Amino acid sequence: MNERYEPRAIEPKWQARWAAEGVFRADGLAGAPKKYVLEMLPYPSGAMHMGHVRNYLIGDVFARYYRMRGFDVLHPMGWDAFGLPAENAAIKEGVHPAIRTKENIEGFRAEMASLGYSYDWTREIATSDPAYYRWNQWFFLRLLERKMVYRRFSKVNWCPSCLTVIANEQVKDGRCERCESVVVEREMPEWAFRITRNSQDLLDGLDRLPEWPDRILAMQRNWIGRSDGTECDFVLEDGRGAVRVFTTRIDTVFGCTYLVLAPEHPLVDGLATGPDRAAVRAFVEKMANTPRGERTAEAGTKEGVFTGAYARHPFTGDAVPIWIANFVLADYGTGAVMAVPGHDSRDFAFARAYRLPIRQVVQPAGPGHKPLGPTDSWTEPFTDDGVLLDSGIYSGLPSAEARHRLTAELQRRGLGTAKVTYRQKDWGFSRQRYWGTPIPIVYCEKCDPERHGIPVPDDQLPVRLPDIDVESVLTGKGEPPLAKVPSFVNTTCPRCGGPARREVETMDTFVDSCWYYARYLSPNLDTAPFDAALASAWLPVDVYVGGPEHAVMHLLYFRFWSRWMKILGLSPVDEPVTRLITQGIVNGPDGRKMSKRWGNVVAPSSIVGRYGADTVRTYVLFAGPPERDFDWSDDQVEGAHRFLKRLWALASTHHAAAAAARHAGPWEGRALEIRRLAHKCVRRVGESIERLSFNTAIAGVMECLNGLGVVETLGSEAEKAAMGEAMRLLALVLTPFAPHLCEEIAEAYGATECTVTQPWPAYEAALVVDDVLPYAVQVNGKLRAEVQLPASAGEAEVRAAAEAEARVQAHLTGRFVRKVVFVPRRLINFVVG
RNA sequence: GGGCCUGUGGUGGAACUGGUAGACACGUCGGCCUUAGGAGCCGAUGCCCCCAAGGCAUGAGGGUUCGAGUCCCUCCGGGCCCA
Repeated sequence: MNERYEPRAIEPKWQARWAAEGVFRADGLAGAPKKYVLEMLPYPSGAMHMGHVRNYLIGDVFARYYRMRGFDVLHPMGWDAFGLPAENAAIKEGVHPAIRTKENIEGFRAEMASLGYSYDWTREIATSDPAYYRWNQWFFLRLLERKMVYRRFSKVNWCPSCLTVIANEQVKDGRCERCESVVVEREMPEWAFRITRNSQDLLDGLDRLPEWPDRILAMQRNWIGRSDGTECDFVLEDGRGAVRVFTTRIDTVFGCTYLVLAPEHPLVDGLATGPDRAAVRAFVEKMANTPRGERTAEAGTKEGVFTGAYARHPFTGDAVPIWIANFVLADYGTGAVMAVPGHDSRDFAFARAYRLPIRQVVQPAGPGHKPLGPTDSWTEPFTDDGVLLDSGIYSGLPSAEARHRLTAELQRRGLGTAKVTYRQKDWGFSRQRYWGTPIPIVYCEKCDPERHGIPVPDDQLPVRLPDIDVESVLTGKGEPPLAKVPSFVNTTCPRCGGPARREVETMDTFVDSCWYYARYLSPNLDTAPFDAALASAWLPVDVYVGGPEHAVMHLLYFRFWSRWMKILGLSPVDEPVTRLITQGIVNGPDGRKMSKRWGNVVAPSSIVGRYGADTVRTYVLFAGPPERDFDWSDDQVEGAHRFLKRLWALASTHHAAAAAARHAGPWEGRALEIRRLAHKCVRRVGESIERLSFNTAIAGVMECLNGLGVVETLGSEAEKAAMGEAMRLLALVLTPFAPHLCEEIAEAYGATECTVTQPWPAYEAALVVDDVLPYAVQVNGKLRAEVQLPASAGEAEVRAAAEAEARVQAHLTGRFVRKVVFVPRRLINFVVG
């Protein structure tokens, strides 16, 4: 064995051998239980960053560990290859997105290989491949048939200079990221998935995901935003209809002193017929040009105008003035609210600003609450539940009961009903972009004069992206790029065969990532998106690793999609992932987010080049628990490298003596100690990996190494054999973390098979239990001494030994022992008076 | 404002179900080896105290307990999400 540890020599060697032997291929173990280990597929940009490295390492440790544990492991990788960055680069540099994407994928794949990830590359997919996106189109058509897709008008960010729709992410401080003009909202037609039809189901499903992080579950709950309330009609004074409001606080209805409609509410125009009409119109106009975020900000000013119209209060019969205001949104609830300034903070602020009356109809419940005094003196509303007052026959009822009774009464009179609403909106997924999946729809003047869109028949899929002249099509201005490609746009109608035009919008890339995990099961299948029989065998994904930034977009969309895959008979599961792990961020050494701007980016390739992949792997996993952020530290990288060098040095020092040594026992003295160290380490590493504590797993190996390092020369055959066994065990248990080094050591110590295909070692139970333990001796809970005693020692024995300690006696003499607490194997505590 | 998470040495972090706080690593200091060393090895390292004895220590304060980093209450700071 070489004296020097040379990662540059050994790492490529093993990477080549793994590839040649196909050791990471799934389906290799007949009859073995399965584990599907998956990491979120990357968007392939110019180079990998440390966040990627960490993400894939977490998955890789599981994949390698479970493989050794005897599972048939599926651990695939692919490319989220469509998307804006490639298209933006094309606009800027004139390189076709397909070319740039291909280059980037090759770069990524090479970097991944250099890190020694255990992927089954025979299943690699790229979402920009027509053989893949064809099935996006297929899913689209299936959902369209089931009325889960529709066309709607919706507000989008419009850049008046670039003449295009831009994504939320491209709006910086209300301005276009590219040209800095002020972005406006514009009504545009778009395609949307009716995901809200599954809102309740998506919410209920969260209860069946015990192995997801609580904060992700909470974020999804918030995002879906179920609220239980009441819809209630306020009949217009002129008798021409009613304003329907949604409220979760119908118990405060007697405190309603005005109504507020969203400026976009359809009734607005008909209501404002009087002298206020001009003011109302001006206000509506102004709001149309104000971004939504600005309008709803809690701290923002509440603005509104009176429409001049009134409605009848459903319980008191009073005339209630109808206002419109910025803080009410058309697409939430009914787009109208009953304002109760005494018990809602926005209504309170608005009432104060416009001198509208404030009425108290709920008082704090329970003893110890004083009356709140006249509302004129209030500085804030009372928004908690309480007991009703000044509410007719409902006075004196607690809020919760009043809500039931009031809702029932409304229902009886045909003026309202209990209603559940969700904050979640339908998912608008069409994009005015080139580099995405074409939406398989054509428009025919003859068959479809209303432009609903005619679906492209399945046998004409995929609708391929056309080849384009990059400079003339990807200008970043004007109509969607595909509209500028006549050969694409002009087609024939699938119904009448006459001339027709194709839909020129493409799909959001979140569609691609909704089902990719199932495509890995049968990546080349051309008769279905994936093989349903394989889905039954492999789904759900057992471990899914990715960033928490996807908590509500991707992770909600793909849960939606998996439900429909089940309905379509493709998959047996409605929840796609059993255990979700969200990894923390790798910050720069300065504690700031790694970014070119701060000049603190640490490139994985540079660290691999200097120290080797095993050092990067060991450091990144040792730096802290997977879920936590950490700051990059060059010193700690050195430390990880030193550890591997020391392990190498130990293996190399004893190689000649220990590699081939054999001994049948008995084991005693130093040989026994060596075996104890190694077997304890095996147990500790396994247990640590199971509970996602990779840093302590590595610490366990370090500790073992420190213990073994004390041994300089091996005397007896037993010692030699024990050391040989120890090296073989360490090489196995460290394999998930530093696989190349471990392969090399294992080979030098006689392994003919790769460590990854060897079974995880079992430890000998007798070697991991200590027969002598340190017992803590406390007096009144304070540590006073420590005694070494047999593990089996009883209270009397421990007590006798403890009392014999001088330091203990000093605290016991002259005092009365009131009680003795004895914890077997741990401590004894004298409670003295 | 509501929800969730979080606060441990000079630093990253250990402490799984309440039971010897600070594993492991970095850094620092001292030593050895070296022509040299930013290599390697050995030792020390929470704070107060000359040492020991002792005392104090897990953001602050209180509580439960023989015993609290861990459980409960109040407060303060940091993060994320929702308003």
